[in-house]
This record gives sequence, structure tokens and C-alpha cells, in this order.
Amino acid sequence: MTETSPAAEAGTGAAADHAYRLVREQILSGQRVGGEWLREGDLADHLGVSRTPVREALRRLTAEGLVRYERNRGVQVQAWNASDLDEIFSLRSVLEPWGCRLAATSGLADLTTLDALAHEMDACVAGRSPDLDRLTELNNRFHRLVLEGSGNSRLPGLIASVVQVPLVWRTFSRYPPEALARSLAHHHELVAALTAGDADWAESVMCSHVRAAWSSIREGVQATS
Amino acid sequence: MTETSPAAEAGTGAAADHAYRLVREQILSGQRVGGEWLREGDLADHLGVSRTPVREALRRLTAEGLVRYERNRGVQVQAWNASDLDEIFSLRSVLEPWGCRLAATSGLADLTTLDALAHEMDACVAGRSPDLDRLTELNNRFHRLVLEGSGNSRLPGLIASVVQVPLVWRTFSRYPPEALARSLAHHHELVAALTAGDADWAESVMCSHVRAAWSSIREGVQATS
DNA sequence: GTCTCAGAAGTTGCATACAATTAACTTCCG
DNA sequence: CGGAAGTTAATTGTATGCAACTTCTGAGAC
Repeated sequence: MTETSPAAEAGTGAAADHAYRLVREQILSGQRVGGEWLREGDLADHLGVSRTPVREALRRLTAEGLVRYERNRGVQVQAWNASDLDEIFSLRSVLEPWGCRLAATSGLADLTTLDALAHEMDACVAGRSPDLDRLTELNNRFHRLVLEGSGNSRLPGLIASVVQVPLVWRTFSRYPPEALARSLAHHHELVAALTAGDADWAESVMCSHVRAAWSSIREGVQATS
Repeated sequence: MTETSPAAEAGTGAAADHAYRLVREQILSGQRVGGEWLREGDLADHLGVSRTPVREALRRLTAEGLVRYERNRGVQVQAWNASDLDEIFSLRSVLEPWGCRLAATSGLADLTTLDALAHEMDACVAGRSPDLDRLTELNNRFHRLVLEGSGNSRLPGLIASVVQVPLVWRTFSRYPPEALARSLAHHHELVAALTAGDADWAESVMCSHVRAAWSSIREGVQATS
């Protein structure tokens, strides 16, 4: 993210951007429960801006599927369930391995940064208090970077549009330790496969990676529901 | 289309919806050239509404990737080229066969309607003056219906979001007659494969279908550029 | 002739006011 | 007591006005 480096000029503009980021963060952090109504007036007051930029933010969130919009009634936070998770991981298990395959032979993958990210993620869980938020952030960057190496400029955004599900954000907290270790190992193996330019290997590792995550999360959801 | 708008739920008010549909149609029909700036004031005057709903429509088109937005500068019609087509068909050739495979065994596919659509498309090109616009419309519905049978509710929208490229709208006009006939035959074969519940067959036919279309369009684009 | 820098024009971003629609409540009738 | 219609409150949709930003133009200096 951090597209249009935001806080550059705090003085003007970016009211809509500000509103967008705040509401998005509230939804992804679970602060806003699924089904909750988001009133334009309340958000505007709380942000100290008018309804106009708030409406813009809500429309953007609607397009991204984080909220549900009903004409003349407003927007409410999208509610997710286990079948949504299945749909998403089902899609990922097709698209990500495919993108990874392309990245293996395109020569576009930023292997240096990928390797660095893999090591940073190791460090995140090395200490006694693992920084899971940072791990999530790094993991997202890792996956996006792989997909950007596919040479298909639409692929990263396409996957990002379905991965933005609240549960996924808190994903690593549900991982059992051995699953976490396996996931981190996958990242390193992925870098190795990409470095070797072995498309089959790369595709295979990513497929394992996604399906392992799917399994871990499914169990985590079942356990808490 | 003009039925109780399916976009009504995901859409906006009446004026905003009107503006959205108009500008979208203008872009997809090629009336608005790629790179052309779309001024809020002009569109508002032309539509007889204020800038507010126009802005909303433009934001929606931005989210769909049909226009490009620059802060404090406005929006301009997205410009497409051959590599965009390659990216799109590359994605389709992965996702659509996969969705088709799922539809073959899910039992959710509306085989009756699919068969009817396939025959309607035949009728479109049977006469001396083929109705290519109607053919395009029916073809879109056919593909969407197949994907809706996959059981993955996100898949149809995901593919729709990348297929919305102007060139694709005028696609059949570039088809040589034999390619057109082959495409229509694919539809019938697809229905047969889905009816048989043969996942491999269905996936394979859809793969052929997409790649044949890719080839036809690539040649058509090369010939005209 | 070219570069720089005011100044003006045009466009977008936001705030406010009003209209339209929806939901809730009260009241009246059976 | 139950139900229905009218009315009121709350919320969204649209219009308008103003401020901020960008771009273009043109005069002046080198």
C-alpha cells in the first residue's frame, strides 16, 4: 500500500483518503463488527470533516468489498463466514501458484528483496514476543512482490482484492507453532525455487504454502466458532 | 440490461447511476478515446445534473479500472494496448477453465439456460446480417452463468473486472467466420461436458475456447494496428 | 532567444444547504 | 388488544458555493 505517500502535506487535502484509511483500518482490525451500519454523519463528525469525503471513502470501500451498500439506506460492514474463507483460499490456491510459476521464468522477480523479507519474517518470531502484526505486513509484501514478478500487472491487485478479509489479517495468531515454522520455511524455499528459475518447483511450493495456510486457518476458525 | 438494475444494489442514486452508465457506455463503445480527459463540469452539464453524482460515477469507474484518476487533476479514459489484452486473456485462460471444472461437478450450473443461450447465439449469426452486439451480450451472459455455476461467488465478479476492456466488446467483429463458428461450437460442447459432469472435459473445452479467442483477437489487433 | 516568475484561468476538493427516501412512532379504528 | 394509516424523525442523495491546487500565459531580465 502507501500508494500516494500520504502524510507528505498534512495541511490540505486527503480528507477522503484519511476517512478511507480510518474506516478501513477499523474494519480490518475487527473494531467494526460485521453487519454494523456506518452512518455518514457519525463518521464525518468523528473525523471532523463533512459528509462529502466520507461518502467517497465509503464508495471506495464498497468497491473493494469491505462494506455492503444499499441504496438510500447506507452501508454496513460486510459480514464474513467460513465459506468466504474457503472461496478466497480456493481462488488463491489457483492464482498464486500460477503467478509464482510465471515469476520463476520471467526474470522480473526482485529476489534480493524477497530474500530479505523472508529473513525479516524469521526475526519477527525469533524473540520471546513475536510481532504478528509486523509478520502479517511483511508476509503481504512478500506475496505481492512475488506476484509483481509474474509480469502480469493485473494479478497482484486481483488477488489483493479478495485477500482483504478481516480474518486473514489476524491469521497468524491462529497458527500453531509448527505451522508457523513451516510457513516461514516455505518462503525461503520459494526464494530458492525462483532463484533456480524452476517453474514447476516454484509453483509447487506456492501451492503447498497456500494450502497449508488454508488448513491452519480452517482449524483455527473451527476451534473458535 | 434495462431490467431492475442488478447494479442497483451495488450502485448509487438515480442520477449517479445514470451518469455511471452513460460514461461507461461511451468508453466501452470507443466513443471516448483512451487518454481523453473527463471533466466533471462538462459531464454534469451534458447530463443536466450537478457535479456530485458525476464525481461518484467517476470514482466507480476508477475502481473498475476503466478510467485513471489523478488527484487534483481529474480522470482520463484508460488507454489499452496489446499487452493488456495478453494479460487479460492470460488470466482468463487460467481462471475460466478452473471455474468451468468446478461447475461440472458442483451441480449448480443452470444447464437449461446455458443451452438456450448457446442456441440463441447460433441464431444471431444465422441470418445474413449477424447481430454482433447481441452476440456479445449473450456470450457475456453465457460465460458469467458458467462461472456462477462454479459455486465460488467471487469468481464471476473477479473475471468480469478484468474482462471489461473496450476492445473485448468489439471482439466478434474481428473474428474470421471459421473462428466464429468454432467459438459457437465450443459453447455447445461446453454444455455437453457440463451435462456429463465431466470435469476434465469441461475444463479442457473452456481452455480451448479461451485460447482460440485469444488467438483470433491477437491476429485482429495486429491486422488493424 | 531563453529562462524565470507572477498572475490569471480552469478544475478539482470540501463544506453546507436542501430535497427525497426510508424507518419508526403515534394515533385511530376494528 | 391488534392492525393500519398518517405523521414525524433520521438518513441518504443532490445541488450549490467557496477554497485549494494545477496549469497555462505572458511580461520581464539576462
